[in-house]
Amino acid sequence: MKSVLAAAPGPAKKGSTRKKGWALGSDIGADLETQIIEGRLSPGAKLDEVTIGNHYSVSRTPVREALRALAAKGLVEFQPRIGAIVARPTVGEVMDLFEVVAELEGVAARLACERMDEADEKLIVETHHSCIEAASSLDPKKYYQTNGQFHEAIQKAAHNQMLSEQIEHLNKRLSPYRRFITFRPGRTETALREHEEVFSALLKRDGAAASTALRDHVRVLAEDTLALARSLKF
Amino acid sequence: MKSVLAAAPGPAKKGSTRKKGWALGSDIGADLETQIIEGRLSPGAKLDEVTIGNHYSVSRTPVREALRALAAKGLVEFQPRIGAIVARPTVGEVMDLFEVVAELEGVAARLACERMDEADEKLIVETHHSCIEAASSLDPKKYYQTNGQFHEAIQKAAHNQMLSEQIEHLNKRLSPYRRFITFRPGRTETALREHEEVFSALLKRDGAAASTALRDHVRVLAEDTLALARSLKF
DNA sequence: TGCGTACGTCGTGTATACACGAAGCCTAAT
DNA sequence: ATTAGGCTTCGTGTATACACGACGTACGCA
Repeated sequence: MKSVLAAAPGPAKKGSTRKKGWALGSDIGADLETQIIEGRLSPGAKLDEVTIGNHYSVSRTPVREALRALAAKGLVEFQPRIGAIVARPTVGEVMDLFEVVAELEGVAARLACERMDEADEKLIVETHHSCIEAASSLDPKKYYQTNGQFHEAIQKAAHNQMLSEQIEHLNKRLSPYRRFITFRPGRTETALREHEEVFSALLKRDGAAASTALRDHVRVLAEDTLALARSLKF
Repeated sequence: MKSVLAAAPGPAKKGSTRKKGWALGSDIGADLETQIIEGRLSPGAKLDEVTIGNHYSVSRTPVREALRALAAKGLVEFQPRIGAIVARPTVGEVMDLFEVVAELEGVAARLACERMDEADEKLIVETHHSCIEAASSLDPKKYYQTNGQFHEAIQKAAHNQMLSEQIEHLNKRLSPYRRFITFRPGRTETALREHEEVFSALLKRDGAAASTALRDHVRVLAEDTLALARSLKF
């Protein structure tokens, strides 16, 4: 009955081939998030609701909800009367974020020493070796990825889901800046030495040493990244 | 001209006394957040969009956006075909969250030892004394509040805005469970002794001791809270 | 009387319509 | 020619309308 009276400007018709259509907002949010993380949307980039909606063949509503969710996560900022832009934290905020990540990764290393089982250790060993391989391949992109797997393996070994989520979340906010470092020559060798230190401490179950080593490893990364970003942009 | 042609089912008319109406979603989100934190909305409580909209004399749209934002923050969960409910993490998740908070507060204590200036130290001393006073007043509510101020003072002294935000955010997610502990008799005395330990380590600028003491303080709180919650609900 | 099916109601997901502020541009006046 | 003022256009914030799945209830049939 209801669906027959037509005449009214019925929605969900020009959308052409809509199939499931039940979590559009989430999908769009995830895709936008990926684009921000991968650097295709730079900090400060304007996120026009209509443009994005057209791109996904969706109306503004789900786009707005996706943007709100990203804003709550800190990846997007809303400026009154302007709209949404990709979050552009200050240098100080980026430094603070890096520091928190470094501390959290240090915590993960310490907890991993206490809690990791054989499977965790196996994964850590494997990813560490993958890092060495990737470093020798001289493919920055590959090393960037493998490096992430090593860090993830440690977080997994800490057996604290919330800790992993927090680290992942903060890393997402930092990824636009972190990517700079991929291009820094000589960085890989230093990183690998630091990895080695973390690695041996983990195998020895020396929580304090592993924590300090991993924390400092991330700190160094942060300093290099910020120095590089400064030299490029200011 | 435009505003005169009426006839069309113009919006913003039945809303009666709307004045500014430009950030409704944020306001609603903040208010809902407060209600969740203060325990007026318990975990699992259903958040009906229309009901909430009526309560604030607003349509569903800003309510939806507010709920999406809260969901991204982890305070609200969306269940397909059911709608939004106040987040109800598992016991394991709550334990993990507590652990992360404990670690972060420990980090804050260590950083505070390195970075606090006179004003920070003054605030720490003042809030510590307020805690002692509040404890002797035997007013749990008052102690709960003063205790929070002491912890905040330490975070402030760490001079890392992002660290403070993370701790605050996680504490919001934990607040429904944290409130249990207010009613536990004898808890205050123990907490005060632990505070004393943190306090003296801070004054001595002993980062390691302050970090451990504060971390363990939060850990004990977590254990007590979980034990109490379990005894009440299971 | 018990069970199955169908219909009605409810609530969310999405689309569209309108209001309101802001910025840019054009015109006119000094 | 330059500047000031108004108008047009653009884009966001909010409200409303429609679509669609789920749950509950009632009626009919065995």
